[in-house]
Amino acid sequence: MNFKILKKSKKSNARLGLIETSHGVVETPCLVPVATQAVVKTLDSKEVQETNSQILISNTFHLHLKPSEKFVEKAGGLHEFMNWKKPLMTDSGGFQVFSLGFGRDFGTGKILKAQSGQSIKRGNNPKSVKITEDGVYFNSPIDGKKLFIGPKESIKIQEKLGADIIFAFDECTSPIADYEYTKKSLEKTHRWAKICLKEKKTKQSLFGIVQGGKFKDLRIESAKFIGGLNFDGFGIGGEFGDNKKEMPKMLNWVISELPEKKPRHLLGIGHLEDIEKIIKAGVDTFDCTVPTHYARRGILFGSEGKINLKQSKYLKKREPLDKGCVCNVCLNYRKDYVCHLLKAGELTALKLITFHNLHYFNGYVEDIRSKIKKGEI
RNA sequence: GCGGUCGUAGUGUAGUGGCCUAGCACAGCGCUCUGUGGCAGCGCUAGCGGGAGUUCGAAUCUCCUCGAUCGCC
Repeated sequence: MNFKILKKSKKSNARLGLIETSHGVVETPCLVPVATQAVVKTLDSKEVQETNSQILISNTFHLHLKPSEKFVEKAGGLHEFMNWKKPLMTDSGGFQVFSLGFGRDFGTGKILKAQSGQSIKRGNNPKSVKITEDGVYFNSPIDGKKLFIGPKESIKIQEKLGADIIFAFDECTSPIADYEYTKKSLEKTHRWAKICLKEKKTKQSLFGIVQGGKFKDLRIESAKFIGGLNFDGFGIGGEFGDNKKEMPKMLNWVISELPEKKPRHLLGIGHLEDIEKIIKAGVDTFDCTVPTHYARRGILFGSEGKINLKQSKYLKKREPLDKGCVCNVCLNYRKDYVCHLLKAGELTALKLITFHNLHYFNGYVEDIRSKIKKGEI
């Protein structure tokens, strides 16, 4: 992988760039659609390409469970396996330490919206996940069998999967973890980062992950430490404070400590209203489930904002899903029809909305790229 | 015409005298989803066919009535 910076904004930390891989070039800033199980749910690879997506991210944990990396390797790697010939990333499985652990125990996401009053202290372990110095024991969500993934295991799996960009194995901490817990966790993530670097034998690009939760000194410490290692790029992970207003601030702490010439990926963030802010903070790529996940709930993003197409009022609207949109779905299908499909439980509805949402998000980011080019952002 | 069975929210049902200010499922309406659980979670709306009685107390027992359904003539 090679990262070229084409332009740096004078108005913000935003920048235009190119990530060149052996599977093609990614223009940044760029949204990375999520293909957890080697598929963008509801779409085939050709359709994903028609949404103008440039790069996808799959998940090590899920693919390890099903079908297991050995089948993917036999197929010739993920690109061949899923017939996606453009660039690919794989997430390390570190996020599952959180999502299957404390995230599940406390029913909380990465962004804390309501104070629960609970906090996670040093030495605590989540109920269904056990975190040790060498890695993490999981109960398989499939058959309950005990599984173990640590930094070495994650890298080995990711090498077999064969994505262009792979991530270091980390612990994503919960927003209700206290300072002591977060600090200890961070130190472990740092030790794991070095193991990942040492373990990797392929030519794949490896990104380290900055953690540190909502704590400024830990974030800076982590960015300095991870930024000082020989990674090809950097992921910024974890939770983002008690509310979203904190996010740009946290990004500023971190990004000012990271080497300028390497790409920065923000993990798991990308609601429409966040995108411009994170790009202005200096993020080059970011993955997010919002366009695809919300689509499967009937939520369409477009020029009217966020609308729920399952509402009966749309049965009366004989108009494109999003007026003015030129995607294949909007040119061919109307709101009344998709509303009907949703109410009838027809899968095609989910596919049509997923396609449009991805097309819309990609167009939204493309707009921002051209604004950076023109010096407007 | 005679006899039986049955009538609980929009639909399908639980409930056989006090635990029913009537439970559940789907539909309707609303909200929530940020390194994804492929159709989720949470909340709201809405009902004992009608009437009279028995009883401290009735969706539940009795009678009348209306309606549905089956059998017989």
